[in-house]
Amino acid sequence: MKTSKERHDNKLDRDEIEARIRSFVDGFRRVGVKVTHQRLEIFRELANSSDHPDPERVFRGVRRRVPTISLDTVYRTLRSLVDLELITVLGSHLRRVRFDANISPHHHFVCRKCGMTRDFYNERYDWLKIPAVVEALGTVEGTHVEARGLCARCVKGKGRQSA
Amino acid sequence: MKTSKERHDNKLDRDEIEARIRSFVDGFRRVGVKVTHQRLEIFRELANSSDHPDPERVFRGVRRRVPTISLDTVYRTLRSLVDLELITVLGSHLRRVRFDANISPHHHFVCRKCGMTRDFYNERYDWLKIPAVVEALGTVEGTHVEARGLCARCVKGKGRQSA
DNA sequence: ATGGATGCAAACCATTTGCAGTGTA
DNA sequence: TACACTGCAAATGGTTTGCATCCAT
Repeated sequence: MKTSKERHDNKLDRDEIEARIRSFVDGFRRVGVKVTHQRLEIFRELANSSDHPDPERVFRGVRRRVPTISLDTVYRTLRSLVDLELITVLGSHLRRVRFDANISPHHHFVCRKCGMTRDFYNERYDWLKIPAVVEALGTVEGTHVEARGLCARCVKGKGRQSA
Repeated sequence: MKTSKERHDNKLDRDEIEARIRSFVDGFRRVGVKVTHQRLEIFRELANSSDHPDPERVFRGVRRRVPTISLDTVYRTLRSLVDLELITVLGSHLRRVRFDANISPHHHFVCRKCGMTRDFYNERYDWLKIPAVVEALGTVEGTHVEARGLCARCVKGKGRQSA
């Protein structure tokens, strides 16, 4: 595992990627899921990318090496990988869009299971200090903290999907 | 404007809501958009809710007072409200799902225009202190910081939608 | 060999759009 | 009155699913 400093430049070295691929094979074997050529290449594609591709992009990338791959397999594999917690989904991507009429700066507690979202306030979190490297990427206009966890209902096992 | 402390309990008082409705009417009038009965009720429904409803829920709520309202009008109005920056969309809700093969705790810089997302690291942000009130809502498993702004391409006006 | 994985095509479902009628400014 | 807004219904587009075939174990 690398330290924060070493990872800063977003460059992924071969060792790191090979380690990820090993944990992928282990993870799949452990739950008795077959390690197919397609799945391996889909995961490799993702492990190699430091940006955050959507299924279509993963599909196009993998197709260069596995021309017969189908988009559905990409979708299915990505979903399995999320279920196995080998990758994550970017942002709180719930089924439907949800809106926030609260314009003043605030932060969110989000339940990772049902999506329940509640506001909280802490002015010190509205403008957190961001590493200098990020300033090369663009202009930061503010920061938002997301506290992730499980809501009381879901802790009790009563929560439904995407509430 | 209330202080953080006063807002903590998520209860919205009448004054706050009326202030929001005034800014809604002003905002619409300012850009020469008509203030219709439907639009006012849609905004009122949202301003009254401290959770974060999806279009369907807003629709069902408004329908109790405006039985002839259509779901499309709700969608259209919500979009106008976002464009006028009178409300916001919850989470980075992009067109397609996007994945992250990086399992180690990290944070994101997100361009609010094109959706470009890059990782950054700061171990102090992995477990930020969360107000005690939140602990009543559920179990916090960690924190994630999102630095929001404009990427270099979009600052130059070269960015496309949802890249 | 055999049951899960794949590829294809059709289904799904949240969201968007075209159009004719309606109401605000 | 004029033109934007609304409601309806049909289109869109990302994602999911049913099914016959294929391949990792």
